[in-house]
Amino acid sequence: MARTQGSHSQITGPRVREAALKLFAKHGFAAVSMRQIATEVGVQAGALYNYTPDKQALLFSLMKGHMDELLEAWTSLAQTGTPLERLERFVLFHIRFHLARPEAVFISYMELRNLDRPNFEVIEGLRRDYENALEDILRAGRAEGLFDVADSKIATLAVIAMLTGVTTWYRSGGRLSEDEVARNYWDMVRKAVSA
Amino acid sequence: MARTQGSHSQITGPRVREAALKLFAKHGFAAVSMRQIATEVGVQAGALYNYTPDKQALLFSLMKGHMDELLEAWTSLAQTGTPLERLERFVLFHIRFHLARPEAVFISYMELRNLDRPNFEVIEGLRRDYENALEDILRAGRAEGLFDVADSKIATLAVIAMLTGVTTWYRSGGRLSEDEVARNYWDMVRKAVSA
DNA sequence: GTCTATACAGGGATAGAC
DNA sequence: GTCTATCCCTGTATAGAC
Repeated sequence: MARTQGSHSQITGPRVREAALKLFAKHGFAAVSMRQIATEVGVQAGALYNYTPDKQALLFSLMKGHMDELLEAWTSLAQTGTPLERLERFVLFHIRFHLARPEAVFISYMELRNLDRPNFEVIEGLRRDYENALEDILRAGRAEGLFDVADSKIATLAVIAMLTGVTTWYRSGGRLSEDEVARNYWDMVRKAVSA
Repeated sequence: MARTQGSHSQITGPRVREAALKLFAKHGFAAVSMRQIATEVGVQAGALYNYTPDKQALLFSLMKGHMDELLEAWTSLAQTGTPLERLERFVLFHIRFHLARPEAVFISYMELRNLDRPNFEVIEGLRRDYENALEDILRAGRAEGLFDVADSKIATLAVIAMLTGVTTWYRSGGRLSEDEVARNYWDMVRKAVSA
């Protein structure tokens, strides 16, 4: 039997997610209509519902995918070495990972309030898992006398906020390369937590 | 002549702004309707247009008011002392000011993309003015050999991102007082930029 | 799997009575 | 200054033809 005419599920599905990612990042979840997403994909609005039960699920799927990818990328890295080495690895990883997908990062930080309660709690849990990865490093370094942080939880949040901020201004092709920027941040983080 | 019945412009005007501030911060500009704002104030939707030409102007007014207040509060502080003293003053000021008005802060960082072009440029200009205040301090300290920052612009953005992040997690009545938190951040900033 | 058509709710904003 | 009523548009989501 010939394929049904106009059947593109393997292509259209990912394209719906890409279009939603792009538009949500640019205009915000609440400001983007299903019609806009459909136009971007090149289908009619009704067709989107073959790929997502509703708009909320589409947002959640994007955020969940991003957090899963983040955690998996981090845990796949070797966790060996001194706390200082592990911290350096974290800083460079965080900047590289986040600069590589600015749209997903933006959505994951900005659209939390548009998740319904159960979805929010899932994402919050994953975010906390990631924060704990950094806090473990800081605590280990403090236990060894390498680091001097008055409060490891605050230091964790401060470092992550500082590093994530890079996504709001960095543009490739600018004054500094990604590596130079990452080195620069690493200098500041290292000094901030060192004994 | 008796006053027109139901005339409350001096009261309702501020209440419209307060309601909008609260609702925009909680749900996001795009997700909040004029009807919701009206309900919060206790008037009908049409009555709001006595106080703002449209929804966009209401958002801009809130953000502009916040940025003006921020810059005025900072410039009204004495700018004397060594760069180290001035930096400490900036850090403590920034945290105190931002923790005192979490809703305005949230809106001013999250709703930039919902400003139309001319309004966006005004707010961006004010934001840059504020960043420049910090960068001037860092440059002065570097010139005197007090600070060791590889790039004063990056250090500026890193410090502001780190400090502003406090508004995403701090809740009064928590484990640490506002002053303890501010001292904690100041320790990290001082070490991060010191020679 | 995608289309057209449409249901139904809610959006911003305005007009005119009071 | 606020109200009611309303215009007109756009939103999400679904139904049924192809």
